[in-house]
Parts: sequence; C-alpha cells; structure tokens
Amino acid sequence: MPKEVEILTDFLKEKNLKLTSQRRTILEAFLKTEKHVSVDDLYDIIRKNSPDIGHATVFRTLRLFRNADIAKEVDLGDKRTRYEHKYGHNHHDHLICVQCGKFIEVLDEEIEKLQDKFCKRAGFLPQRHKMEIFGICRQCRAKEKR
Amino acid sequence: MPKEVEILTDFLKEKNLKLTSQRRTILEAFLKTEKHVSVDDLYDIIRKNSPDIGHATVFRTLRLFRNADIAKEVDLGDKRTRYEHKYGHNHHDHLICVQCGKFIEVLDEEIEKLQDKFCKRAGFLPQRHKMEIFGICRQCRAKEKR
DNA sequence: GTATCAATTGAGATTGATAATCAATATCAA
DNA sequence: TTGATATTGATTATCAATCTCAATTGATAC
Repeated sequence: MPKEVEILTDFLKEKNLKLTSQRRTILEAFLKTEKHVSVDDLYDIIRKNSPDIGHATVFRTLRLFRNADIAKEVDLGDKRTRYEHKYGHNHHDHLICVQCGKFIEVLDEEIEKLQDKFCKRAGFLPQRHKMEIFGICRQCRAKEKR
Repeated sequence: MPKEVEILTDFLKEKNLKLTSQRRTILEAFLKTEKHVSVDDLYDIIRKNSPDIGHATVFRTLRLFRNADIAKEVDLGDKRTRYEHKYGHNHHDHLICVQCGKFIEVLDEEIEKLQDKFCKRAGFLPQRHKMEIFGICRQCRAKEKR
C-alpha cells in the first residue's frame, strides 16, 4: 500500500470525509501517471476501466488530492489546470519545449536562495512560487540543424 | 504622440492592416491603464466613453497589440489573460500578494544569469520565461500583526 | 447486522473566457 | 471617388471549470 493511500485516509478522517471506491480508483490511476495530467486526461484514462465514474467526480477528487497534499497544481501555460504527484517529489521548476511540448524538471538551489533574498528585501513573505522557462529542447534543436 | 502609436502604425502597414478609430481608442485606453488589465477590465473602461465598441473588438485588438509588441501577456494565476505595457518596460518578474492581490515587479540580474546557466547545462535554448512568487506583502503582514 | 445520516456521486446544466462566423461597414491606395 | 480588402459588432460555438440535485453510499452507533 503506497504512502499516498495513508495520507488520503488520514486527511479524510480528519475532515470527516469518506473513503469511497471512486476515490480509491482515481488515486490509483493518478499515481500510475507520470506526466502532468489534466482533469480530462485522467478522466479518459479512468473511463476505460471504470466507465461509471463521472467527469465531475474526477474533477472534485483531483481538487481533493490537492488539498490533501497528494497532488500539486501546475500551470504549463496552456489554459488548463494540470496535476502532478506531490508526495515524494521535491519542489522543482520547469523547462518547457515550445516545439515538442516536453518538459524538463529542474531545481537550482542558488536560484531558490536568490529568490528568498530579494523577497526579504521587499518585505515579502514568500509562500510558493512558479518558474517556467519556455524554449527549445536539446532534441528539437538537433532536429533543426539537420 | 506616444511612441506606441507609431509602433502600431508601422506594424499595421507592414501587415497590410488598417488603422481604425476603434484601434486608436483602445490603444489610448490601454496606455492609460497602469495595472495588468484583462479583456473585460479594459472593455468596461472603454464602454463608459465609447459604448459602441464591442467586446470582441477589444479582445481582438489586445491580441493585435501583443503581436505588435505593444502589450505583453501576463498570467497571474487566475485563469484569465491579462495584458501589461511592453514598450519601454523591461522584463520583470512578479511578487503577488495572496491577500490583497497587489503585485510587485522585480528584476534580479543574478537570477536571470543563473537561469541562462542551467538552461545551457540542459542543452535548452531559452526564449522567454515566467517567474511568479506568491506570498504576503509588507503591508498585509503589518496588518496581521496588529 | 442494521439503522441513521451526512457525505458523495453522476448526469446534466451553467458559467465564464476565448474564439469563430458573417453581414454590414470602414479604411486606404490608386 | 472607388474598389479591394480589412474590420466591426452581434451572435454563436467551444471548452474547461464548476454547480445542482436527487439518488446512493460509507462511517458510525446501536
């Protein structure tokens, strides 16, 4: 039993919410994904094996996962909300290729430190941040040169 | 005559597009704004003096301004496209207060340099980036302490 | 196990932003 | 001034996000 089920169970108990078969199914499907899924992405995946689970439920459940700190909302510039795994994943930023849509996760300690530094200078208490760099990835650049 | 009118005129000429009274009006209104306006924000402002200008025109014209490099799209985390002035404004990032909604524009050369550095490391050719830090601003923190 | 009751569900409807359509109109080069 | 062409505004379409509500289900007490 992965840790996430435990987190969810605890969260539900604490909030007097219920563990339903749908929530189990959706959690399982979500944990299997590797990419940054949108509600519709995950709904399409789930529909294949569990055609009885509705769209609204997937939508609500992903929001629940976010509140339970199992999922994290990411905004990759298209206009849809996407979710990625949060538990066991450290904070990272994204390099997003505008040609192939691929993204690379990066973490740079120095940048994080600098961010803290100039927040302090502005009297600003940072809570979370988002950094995305759009450009062209190594593979696409190689393709272009051919 | 501000420089932006010239930029727009040149852009239109180059693309065989036309300078209309609506485009003048919308540009004038846009240049007067200081915040990051959404289509609806600007439409509401314009409607007061020019009730004949339609919503779709404001929408299309802001996109035109973006293409002409007069406006820049910003994404402040809500799900609407906002535009800020581009000409005469250098690149900057945003500190966004989650309490009062205010934002502070910041620029940190060091961070920009670091970004370039680790893009290079990843073989990634950066084109543009977006960095937003969400948190609590000085004023709101002061209020909280009272 | 069963009753109880609030939480949950799924279908469908709604909202809100964005974008396409199209007939009427305006612009501008010649 | 004119004709070719772009633009406009009203309307409609699209799509993700979100709400509604009656029917159902899970957790808890008995």
